[in-house]
Amino acid sequence: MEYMEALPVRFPSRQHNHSSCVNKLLGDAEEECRRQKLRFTEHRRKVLEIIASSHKPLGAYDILEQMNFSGRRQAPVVAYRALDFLINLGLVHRLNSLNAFVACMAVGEDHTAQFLICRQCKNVGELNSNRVSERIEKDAVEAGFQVDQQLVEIIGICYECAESG
Amino acid sequence: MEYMEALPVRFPSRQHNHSSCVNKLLGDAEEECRRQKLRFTEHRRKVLEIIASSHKPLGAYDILEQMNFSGRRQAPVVAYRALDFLINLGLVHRLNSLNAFVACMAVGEDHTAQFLICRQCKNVGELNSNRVSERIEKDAVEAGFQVDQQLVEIIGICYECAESG
DNA sequence: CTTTTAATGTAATATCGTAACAGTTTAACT
DNA sequence: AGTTAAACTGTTACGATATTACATTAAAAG
Repeated sequence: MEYMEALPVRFPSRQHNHSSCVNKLLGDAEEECRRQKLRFTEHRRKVLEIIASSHKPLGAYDILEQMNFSGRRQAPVVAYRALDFLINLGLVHRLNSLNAFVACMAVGEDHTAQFLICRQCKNVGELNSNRVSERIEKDAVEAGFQVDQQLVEIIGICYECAESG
Repeated sequence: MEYMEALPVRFPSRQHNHSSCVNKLLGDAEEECRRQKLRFTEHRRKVLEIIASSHKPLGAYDILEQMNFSGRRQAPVVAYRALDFLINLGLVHRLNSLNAFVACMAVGEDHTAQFLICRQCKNVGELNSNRVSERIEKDAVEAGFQVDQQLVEIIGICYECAESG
């Protein structure tokens, strides 16, 4: 029966339209901030916008470069502060193997983020398989380990890259 | 039937004797280098020795500090070169969430390393569950993704820390 | 014993991330 | 509204992690 569950996998296709995800994400962010009485400031909005506009992971300094509104060069800490905020809110994920950041593709879905990183096109998707996270949880517990956080990054080739050779 | 398989988990206990793992690992390294006609140089031996003497992850600069034989301060690249070599040989693993390195606890066992990282005592073990790696492989393939490499790091509390509060 | 391949030494620099603290804005409460 | 407390911002400096480039030396292969 296990195989009947559908996987919630999300991987951006090539002809994918970014502007809709950007808008969706900004809307989610606003709503979530209103709910939790947090402030969705200009920096935070800008950083989220930048990240959401790319399905390729961006480094903190890449983001920083795109924050030069008003010609002013921002200090690194500005980007990191906004990133921390967005990560805590679950709107942005950090890819540890790349020191880079991506927008969450499953906001509000209560998931353990599991990343599919295509080493050819560099796009990143989310697998988010409960079967995987439960298997990890069970086996860790069986080994006497109490799990607080799982970190799963899968490196390989995405469907579209495999197709086109 | 699935549950009949034993997990190959390895987590260092507190009264664990390091010197035996160091020796085992150095022996494995020598043998593997002989087999593959690779050179097990002084730097490489020293770095492996340093890493194997700790079950807590060490940063590259921690390792570097311990390489001051002959009072001479080594350049970072020296440590990184040795680490690359040892990682390729499968004797050392890199923990991406910590930017740190640990000795492999399952040399020669053909495993996908899955790490158990205790956030209290900072010790690191290997879960290395085939059930987990197969689950990841299957679900990724089902999602149209071809897996080259898996990266699994599990953060939590180890058995001994949970016992002692 | 020479060729060529691999490893080392050394310096410089790139990339990633944080600490500290003063100043300002916002929200909350008389 | 005016005051206070909390959160956010600006700015500087620095710490931590990692790589490039290139000249030199050592080892293995012929």
